[in-house]
Amino acid sequence: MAEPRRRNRSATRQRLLEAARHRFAKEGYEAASVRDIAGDAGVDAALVFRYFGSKKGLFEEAAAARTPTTPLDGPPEELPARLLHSLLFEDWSAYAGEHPLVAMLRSSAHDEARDHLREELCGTYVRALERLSDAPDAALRAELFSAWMLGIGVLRSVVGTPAISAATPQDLAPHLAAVASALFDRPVLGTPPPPPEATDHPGSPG
Amino acid sequence: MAEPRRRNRSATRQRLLEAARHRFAKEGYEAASVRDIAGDAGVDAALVFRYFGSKKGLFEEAAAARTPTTPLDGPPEELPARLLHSLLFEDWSAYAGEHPLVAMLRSSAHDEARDHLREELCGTYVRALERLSDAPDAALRAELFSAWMLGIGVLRSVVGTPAISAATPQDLAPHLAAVASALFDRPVLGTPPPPPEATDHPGSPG
DNA sequence: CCCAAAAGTCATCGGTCGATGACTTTGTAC
DNA sequence: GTACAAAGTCATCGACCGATGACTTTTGGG
Repeated sequence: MAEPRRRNRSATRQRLLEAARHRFAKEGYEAASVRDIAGDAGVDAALVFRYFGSKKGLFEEAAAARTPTTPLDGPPEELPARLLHSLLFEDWSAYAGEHPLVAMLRSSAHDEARDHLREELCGTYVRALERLSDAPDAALRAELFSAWMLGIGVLRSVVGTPAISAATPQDLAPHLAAVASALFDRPVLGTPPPPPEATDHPGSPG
Repeated sequence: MAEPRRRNRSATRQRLLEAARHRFAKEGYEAASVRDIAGDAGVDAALVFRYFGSKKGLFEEAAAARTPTTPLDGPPEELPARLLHSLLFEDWSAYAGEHPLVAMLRSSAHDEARDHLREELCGTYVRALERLSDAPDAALRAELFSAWMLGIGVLRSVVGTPAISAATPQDLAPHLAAVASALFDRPVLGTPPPPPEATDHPGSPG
């Protein structure tokens, strides 16, 4: 009933946004052309301007798609492990294989991208992490840990340094615990959380 | 004798390289145009192709200019502080105000830039840092610390998060010592080294 | 069936890009 | 002082960019 429609405004919009996320993440804002993005989506480039007004508008809407913030929930002593695990080992194939924050660095000459990066980092990561410390410089500690996570993501998926690229969650866990405990001056777990992949039959009414 | 020459090939080459470092650092490889770079250097854009063959050749030669590696020398327990201090508080005005490694992330969609980043990070930073640990995963520890430094640089000069942007060397010192000591499993100093800015009249040898 | 609106395409504009080669200016050796 | 080579400029090319508006195709209601 709803399937024989081949012309579908919202579906085409979504395909354009998806293609834009890929291209912007892989090539950066300047190098990604509207024609290429529209080609990936299988439509004409003129539709980009009809739907998003300009290339900039397309970028903003593509970047505005929030990254899931589920790793924020859970016990505080697991939060650093949760965040790092999400950044490194979640499936970010929709963003050319990199976490959006890492991919966005390629467009960091673009003001919109910088603002988006800062808002996402400060509003989400730092805000959650700074609760781990009671020290007066809790915000600095939270930013320092965010910097570490972002740096690990960069070295892993952008620069491709050998040890971090090959590291498994188990390899990182002890160092994560040590660094986070030192930075927040309290015990922090390093084991990555496996909550989404629950067992098939928990046996209880969850 | 050698000064009344106003047309000077090597001097013009250097001016072009300097302008290129600025533009590539600030705008990224794609967004920086040969015409703008040549304009900054005060010459015609055609000289870029005469001297460097192509825009890519200009980028490679501009990026190949080594960043000074003096912070590598000194006692090992000071090495992390030395590196971080150099990355954050040295005068990088020749690279648009950012450490070359941080600025190069803007061009990270370019293969040459990625290779250069990896070589510089692994060949210089990781190689020096991994001597701080005797553990079998010393390389991973060194990469993790390099990731932290790079991330701090990114948050400070690219993203501009408030706490790290406002932090002084003294603010960072205790956290640097804590994190480095935890990561390398040995005491590491957090105080930044002030060797280059010696007092005006030391008055005593050594 | 017909038609209007929506969805998508096409041709094209002005501008800029990297790159090339002919041309002009400058310094210098004879 | 003149000729020659180096240093630098200028005009221009083809390609691609973002963007626009007229055009064509599809969809769905009467």
